[in-house]
Amino acid sequence: MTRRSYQRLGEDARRAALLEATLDCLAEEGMGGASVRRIADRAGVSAGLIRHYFSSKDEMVHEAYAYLMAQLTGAAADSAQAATDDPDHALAHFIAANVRQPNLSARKVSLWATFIGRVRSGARYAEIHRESYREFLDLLAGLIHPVLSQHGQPADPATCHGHAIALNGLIDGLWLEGSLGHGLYDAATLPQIALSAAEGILRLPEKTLVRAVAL
Amino acid sequence: MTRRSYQRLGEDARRAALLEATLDCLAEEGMGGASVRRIADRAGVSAGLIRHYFSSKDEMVHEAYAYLMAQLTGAAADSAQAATDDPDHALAHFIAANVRQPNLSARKVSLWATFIGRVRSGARYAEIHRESYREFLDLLAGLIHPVLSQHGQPADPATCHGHAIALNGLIDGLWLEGSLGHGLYDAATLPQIALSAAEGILRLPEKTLVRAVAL
DNA sequence: CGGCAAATTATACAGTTGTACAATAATATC
DNA sequence: GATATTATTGTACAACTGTATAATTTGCCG
Repeated sequence: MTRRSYQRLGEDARRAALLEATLDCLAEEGMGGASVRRIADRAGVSAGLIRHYFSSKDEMVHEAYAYLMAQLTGAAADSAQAATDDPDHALAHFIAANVRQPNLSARKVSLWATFIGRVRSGARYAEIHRESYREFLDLLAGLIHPVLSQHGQPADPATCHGHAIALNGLIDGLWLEGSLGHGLYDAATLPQIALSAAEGILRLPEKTLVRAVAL
Repeated sequence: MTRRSYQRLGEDARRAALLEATLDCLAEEGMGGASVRRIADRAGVSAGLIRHYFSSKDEMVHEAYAYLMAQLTGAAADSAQAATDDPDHALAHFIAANVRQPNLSARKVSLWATFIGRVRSGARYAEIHRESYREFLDLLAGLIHPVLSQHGQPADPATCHGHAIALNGLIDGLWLEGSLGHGLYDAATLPQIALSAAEGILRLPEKTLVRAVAL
């Protein structure tokens, strides 16, 4: 019997394709439905190949989690770094990027939630979560500090840390709401809501952050 | 061969026990590991019984989702209703209840996330989500309105709605952070962070909400 | 063009999955 | 205390699970 023809891919390309396929399946079918065979189908590849690139299905899913989180924080960090001229600009763009495309995405929030659901009892999931969370929080605190200083507010580490937690909470929550797309409000106003709320949390003068993002 | 002895339970009690067992398994093993047999084991019952109470495993899981969300919003609503004397008190207690035990719980946030991950592609999950979200938002907006009026702030429906979204985002995010227990800050300060941030979002005088919750 | 390393396929396997159904034990009713 | 009702058990089954491994095809180097 003859086998189906195939194309050899470089290791990096094939691994990335498998991770993408894993995320696709997880987003659509959840942990319960994302089997090796379905993932392989999605990647246009036979099921056996997975074990050639990953030592187990679990390992592949774990790597897909890290892969997703790197995408998410990376996109927001890039937005902030593109506006180094003014601390207000940088912080505002960072916040806005989290509640805008491409981060604002039903697919991404589904994936994120699916993984978060495993953090409590899956040690590897917990590690990945902890690291990506830490990175995000540090990034945020680093952006907050110069903003507070610039506006003559107390900017000691403890204050910055507390504000970072509050802002992170706000960002996560609004990102969730917007991504799930309840259709209860216009998605275009989400960055404004986020920035306005952030001004309140940080006790900044009205419109400080809202004005900082040119649309 | 002799069978193992058992005790008959009233329909309501057994259904509740099965739903609790379902949530237990989902919290520990996620959608991928919560099989009918494991759920039945957890409930101290044989696997076949499940189909006597639910037309399918999926239906049971869906009901478990609705069951969980009713618990969550119910607890917060009770806290608000216990303080009808003053609008500030009611709102503050509602907010605080969401970032305190029993709502602040690793188990509950794991379950919530696991379900949220299925909202996008599971129609029934989406329905349950939409309803519980709507209920929560309405509750929140109803609490915000008298607070704004009392402090002489604009309290038109659109403003209340926008603030409710922002507050809900803040609450969800902080609830998530606190429940996941990163250990990066003291859980006891979480209500203070939440209330302080809420004051900022609503532009209320400093300490208005913080003082409203007696500890 | 021939041969070689390895990327890829296909099959096999034991364990698990959700569901169906007949057998049985527990309770309520009389 | 006998009887009827039904909640509960145990088993059977086909489909699916992750993994192991042998068989093949591919692209590269000479």
